[in-house]
Amino acid sequence: MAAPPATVPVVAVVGATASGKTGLSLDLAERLHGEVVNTDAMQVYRGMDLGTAKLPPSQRRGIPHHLLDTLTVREPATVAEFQRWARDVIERLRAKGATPVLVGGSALYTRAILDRFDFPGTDETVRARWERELEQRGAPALHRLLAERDPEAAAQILPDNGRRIVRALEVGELTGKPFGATLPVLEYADPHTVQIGVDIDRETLDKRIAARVDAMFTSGFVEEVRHLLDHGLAEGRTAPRAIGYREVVAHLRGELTEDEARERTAQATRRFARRQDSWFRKDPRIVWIRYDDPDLVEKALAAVREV
RNA sequence: GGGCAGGUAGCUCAGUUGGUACGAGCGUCCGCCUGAAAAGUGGAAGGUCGGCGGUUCGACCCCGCCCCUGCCCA
Repeated sequence: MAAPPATVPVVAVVGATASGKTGLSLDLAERLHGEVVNTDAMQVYRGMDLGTAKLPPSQRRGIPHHLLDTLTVREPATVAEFQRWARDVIERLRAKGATPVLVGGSALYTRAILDRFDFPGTDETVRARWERELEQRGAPALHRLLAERDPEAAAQILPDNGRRIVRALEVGELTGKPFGATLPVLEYADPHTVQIGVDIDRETLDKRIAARVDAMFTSGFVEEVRHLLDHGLAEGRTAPRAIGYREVVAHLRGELTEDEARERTAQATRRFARRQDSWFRKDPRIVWIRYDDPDLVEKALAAVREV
């Protein structure tokens, strides 16, 4: 009988954008004989490099990186699909004895991969119909309808949140069951899982974000966006919503100056970082280590050994 | 030196014939979140209304002086 796959842990590095996750993930992968698995919702897009702070191949220290550049900007990204890809990669890596080191700031993606987390399915036609309804009747009207069909979901979802209302109605129609509209409990799909959180104070983080955004713009970010527009960025559903990209697209359309685009990008990134932080802080399983802790890597390795 | 405009929430600005600031957007803070999640969404905190003095029962709103900012004239 083969050794149980549980002997190879699943390691995830989480935290706010620009906190230093990437560096830690490389160190951990090296020390654990592992490979990196991206869990960032936007780094899956081919060509979205500077704006997503994607690590260039030359800086990957020869460590294989998975789930980068899997989609073109025209294609929609979805959590459920990503969950399948990631779990598949993780399984393959563990089967060959390599430690999967997940890195990324997309909290929902990370949870969908690590936790017991099932998605009830989707249907393009049904979804499109509800989205039309939303547009024509408005969110509060649909919320009243949801209240009749699925009172529990309606109680969880605020009347102005059209997106969630549509999804709840879609799921109800598809499954005939209540949607619930609450997140599953925090429970790892595999107990040999550890999450390392890179802890950083807001003031420092904001400075790093400003520096990163400035660097993005001086190294050709606007050109990257211009090029992606030629490849259908504007027609995509998810890619054009990425922070930075939407601002630069507005700039290229003449709606913003480049300075405004840069300032708004930094602003949106800060806000995003705050949202990430509130997601991750709620997960008591995460082992937090200061970004500037001289023993960051050793402490992270110690946490890995404990699982 | 003179004239004009303006100084109201962290920022940009509304607003009241004198009666407790109705503020708004953005930001900040806190929260929600199951197939768009770098998305979507709710709430809260924040103001000696430039300073001093005067008029008035009562001034952020009227009067005087002063300070600051911008523009114009000299």
